[in-house]
Amino acid sequence: MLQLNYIKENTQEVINKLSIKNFDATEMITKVLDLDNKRRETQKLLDDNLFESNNIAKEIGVLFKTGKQNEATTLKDKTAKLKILSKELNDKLLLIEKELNDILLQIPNTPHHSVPKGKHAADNINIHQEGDIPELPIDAIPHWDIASKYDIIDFELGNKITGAGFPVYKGKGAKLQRALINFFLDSALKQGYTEFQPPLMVNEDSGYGTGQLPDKEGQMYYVGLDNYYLIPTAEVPITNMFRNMIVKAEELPFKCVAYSSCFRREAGSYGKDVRGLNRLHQFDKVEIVQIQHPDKSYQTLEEMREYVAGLLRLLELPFRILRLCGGDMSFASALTYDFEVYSAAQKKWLEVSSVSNFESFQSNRMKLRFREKEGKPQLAHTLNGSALALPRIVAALLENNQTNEGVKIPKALIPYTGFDIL
RNA sequence: GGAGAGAUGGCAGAGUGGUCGAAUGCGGCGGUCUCGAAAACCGUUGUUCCGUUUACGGAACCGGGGGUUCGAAUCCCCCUCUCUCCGCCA
Repeated sequence: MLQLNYIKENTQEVINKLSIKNFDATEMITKVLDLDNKRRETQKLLDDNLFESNNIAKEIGVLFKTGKQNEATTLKDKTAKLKILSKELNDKLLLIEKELNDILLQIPNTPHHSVPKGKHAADNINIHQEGDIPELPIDAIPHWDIASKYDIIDFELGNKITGAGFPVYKGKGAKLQRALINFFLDSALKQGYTEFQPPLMVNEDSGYGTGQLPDKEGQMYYVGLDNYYLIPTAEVPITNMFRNMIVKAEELPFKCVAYSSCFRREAGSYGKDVRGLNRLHQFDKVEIVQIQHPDKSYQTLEEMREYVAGLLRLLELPFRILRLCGGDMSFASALTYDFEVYSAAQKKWLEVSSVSNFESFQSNRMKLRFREKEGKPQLAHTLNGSALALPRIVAALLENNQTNEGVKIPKALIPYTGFDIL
């Protein structure tokens, strides 16, 4: 969430910036400022009240020790009133703080100045494109047909044992998955990332920490019996490892990579968007996360972007990079690059990665701070990116590389698959 | 799942109703000594909020929440988590 002081000192700027995200914050921010005034007022009254009570309590202590019981009793009566007042003020303060916090949690992150205006995906700006769009023969088939032709992914079987959106990978299909995971992890390790295997379920605090809660509650699978959420991305457990920490400035950046399965309810999705591997309830992803100094986070974002581009080059997939417009950006992000690969049989661009800088939005929720040699702790910046999400990569590989002899595996992947065609 | 023990500052670890935000040790930072370093010695060392604003004053925080009391780290209740033993089990 946004820092209260930032909102106070840059009220109009915040409102203007949020309008880029098509979010009219005027009312909320007026309310925030009003509540903050009430909060400070109430806090002052309460503190003064407690000060008086504390002093009297100390006096009583002394009186008891010196045996002046009567005087002590007189003072006791005096505190009764103060006590009631303190209780009232405290209740009021808690109420104000809760209301204030509830509103702050609902205000999205302000976008970076380079974020273009726009309402939806069509308004995103294509800032880079590379790789040749494959010319497929007329009888080229989409990946779901390739999958059954070679018997490498079984959607029906997934329907049977779980439901739609839970495919079963078989034989070389399963091996290809494993190859991609290892390829992605090894590549990240070479770039200095540390590998983690996080839990696939997180508690409520973690959900709030990275901003999935309360904003996207309905998008996560919820395990009610234990009050856990299945992770929609490894970003959640990985970033939350740093929740409530004050680290040394010289320890930054933390570079983490994790492979995990991801679970998304995808409520509201339908039609051809969910065909085949295009949109699943469970999928695999390798995620990179960095915790960085505010002064360096945008440089880091560019590095992460270049890193992801490098992966796609090695996979020999045509891709483009989009600068997301305000309307298409996530709640928590300040700047996001989406990567899309071209899936030639569907003739569609498929999103395979999203690389974002959250600035201090997540760290403010998580109380993730760092300390310079001198001075107070300050909020760190958090960044993350998919590197990469598997299903759509698989879809594009299958479609783009289909030949009469089978599907060709890109060179970089062969050491991992152990076969060059499937 | 059953039984028991516990949760204190960066870490270790005291504290069982009254100047306790908290002894002590380690670590960290500053200094003395030294050509320099080590050792030794001295000092210092948490976070958040409020008010005045380099100074300073006040409040809160000893897993979380509630209660008792003039006063709670300390007593009571609830929750969460951790550990040990038994059971079950990849």
